[in-house]
Amino acid sequence: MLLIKSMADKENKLKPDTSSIEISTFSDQIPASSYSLFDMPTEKGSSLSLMFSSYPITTSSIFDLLQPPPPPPPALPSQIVNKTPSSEIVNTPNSSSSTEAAANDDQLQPTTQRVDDDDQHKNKKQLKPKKKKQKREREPRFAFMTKSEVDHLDDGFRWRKYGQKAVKNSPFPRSYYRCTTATCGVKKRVERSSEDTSIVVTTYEGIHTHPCPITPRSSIGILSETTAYGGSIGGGGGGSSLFIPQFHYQQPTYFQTPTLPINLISTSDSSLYSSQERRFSPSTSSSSSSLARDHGLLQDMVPSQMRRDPKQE
DNA sequence: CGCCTTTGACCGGCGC
DNA sequence: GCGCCGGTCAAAGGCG
Repeated sequence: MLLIKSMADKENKLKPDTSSIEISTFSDQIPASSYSLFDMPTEKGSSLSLMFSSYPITTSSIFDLLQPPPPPPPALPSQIVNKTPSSEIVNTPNSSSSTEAAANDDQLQPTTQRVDDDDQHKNKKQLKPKKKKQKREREPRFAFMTKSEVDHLDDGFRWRKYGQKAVKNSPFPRSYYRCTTATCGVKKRVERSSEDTSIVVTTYEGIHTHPCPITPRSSIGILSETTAYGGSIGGGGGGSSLFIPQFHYQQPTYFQTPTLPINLISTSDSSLYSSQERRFSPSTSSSSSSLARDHGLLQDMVPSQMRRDPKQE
């Protein structure tokens, strides 16, 4: 909270109007910026019908995506969302690159995927064998648009940067991070919106399979509250940052952090997307009411997710 | 010494 | 088939 606050202050300096951090979700690969959330062009030309609504994602939809890995505490990727007037939640189909959206039939199984990943890594170390023929499965992804001067938002997890690439159509590079926990294959990409430099787009891929590590580097204050599983989303990292969108943090009742406006974004495959689309209604979005609502939805979501068998669906 | 960042190279997917 | 682009690897170096 403290951190957040400081961030908000920064924001205020930059933009007097916005007193809060804005976070919105959308599918990765979308140039985070100011597109109308409803019809955002993708880099590939097709258009993503983004969902914009005051509600966060519905239970079934988002959690289905998120299927927590087997046993461990589901680090729900994001849960989140406290919405404020400025926040928005968007849901979009999976990114273009993964047309097949791997996920559908078998939703991304993080565990499996991680294994694959490991194999790949091992192989690569040895000979750099080619990747598997089959397309790599994509883990569920969640993107957040956060208004912040800080690129890396500390979300309590430890991340190691493994790459940085210049992004087409953007003067800002995209950074790639991987959760440092051995068994956790969660990755995240962080990039700054070219259209609105105050916006940082953080895309999480995968679900943490471990509790949120409380490390010295991570922002302390917050962590204490967040505890258990990390809702991985949030940003930040690299270890150096300071702010924490706490949204994620898990707390038993997922949303105890009412202060931040957050938006949850989830990328999903088209099928899921469509279902979500039906459920959301773009119009209603009022901060307080929506907030309350969010809580309700989220709460509902949680249990649902926990109980749900990932594959059912 | 361990962990992290930086950075150039490599690889695969995709569009033309 | 070719080139572009996104994503990842891994060596090298920095820092506490």
